[in-house]
Amino acid sequence: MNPITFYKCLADETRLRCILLIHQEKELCVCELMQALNESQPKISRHLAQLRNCELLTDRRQGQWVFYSINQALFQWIHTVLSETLQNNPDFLADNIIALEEMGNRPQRAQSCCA
Amino acid sequence: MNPITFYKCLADETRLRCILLIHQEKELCVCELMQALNESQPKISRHLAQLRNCELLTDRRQGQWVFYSINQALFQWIHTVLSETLQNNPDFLADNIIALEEMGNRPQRAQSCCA
DNA sequence: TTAAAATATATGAAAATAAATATATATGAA
DNA sequence: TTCATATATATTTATTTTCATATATTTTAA
Repeated sequence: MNPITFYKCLADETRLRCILLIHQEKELCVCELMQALNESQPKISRHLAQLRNCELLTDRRQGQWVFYSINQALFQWIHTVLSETLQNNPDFLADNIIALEEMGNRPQRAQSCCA
Repeated sequence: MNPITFYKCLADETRLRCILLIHQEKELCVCELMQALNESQPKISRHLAQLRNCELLTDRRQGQWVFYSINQALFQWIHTVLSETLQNNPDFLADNIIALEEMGNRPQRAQSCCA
């Protein structure tokens, strides 16, 4: 991924929060991100679609849910930048993580082997 | 600097090239950036003003020239991200560096002590 | 010396372009 | 049918660019 595309992905509050939350949590579905960010379904979904189109995120469907994660095929420096950002801005996601943890009925992850 | 402000700074081609060139060259003036990027004076100047307002760059005037450099007071992770980006995208600035090196009459830097 | 010209940079304001959002609706799985 | 997610389209909002002009410094020459 070229650096401009990458930084455009990070340059929006909704997207940056989604990306960093997913990076930290490994995998989140749309409804979890809606709850964590307190944003509408189409808004979250649109931004995720954009990140999927750029190949920053990959998705997998499990039943009714679609789980998003960071594309592991990306160059290492991309992961480094995300980790640096997360580690050095511990407050940035604080409220989102609280909201996520307060969420009831979070979908169960199944292993790919038994989905 | 908060991460959204930072990534908005990087999310434009003109700005990203300026920032990474300055990071690599330590200090560049407006006319050098115009030459390296082959862009108009107001365009370069406007983007630099924006980066100065965000405190990503600092400037010093030396005679008729204004030299820009990365604000050394920024958190370390910001510098890390810039270095990672530069090191892992060696082609990105290639043409800009050629254009810069082809530039005649580059302004002489004076030390602060003898300016 | 000072006044005009030249050079480098900055900025106001309009125009052009791009991006984000909201509403309604569609799809797909349980 | 219901729940989760996606998307089309219209609208709003934000960003970028351009042109003209302003400012600051240096140089030239009267």
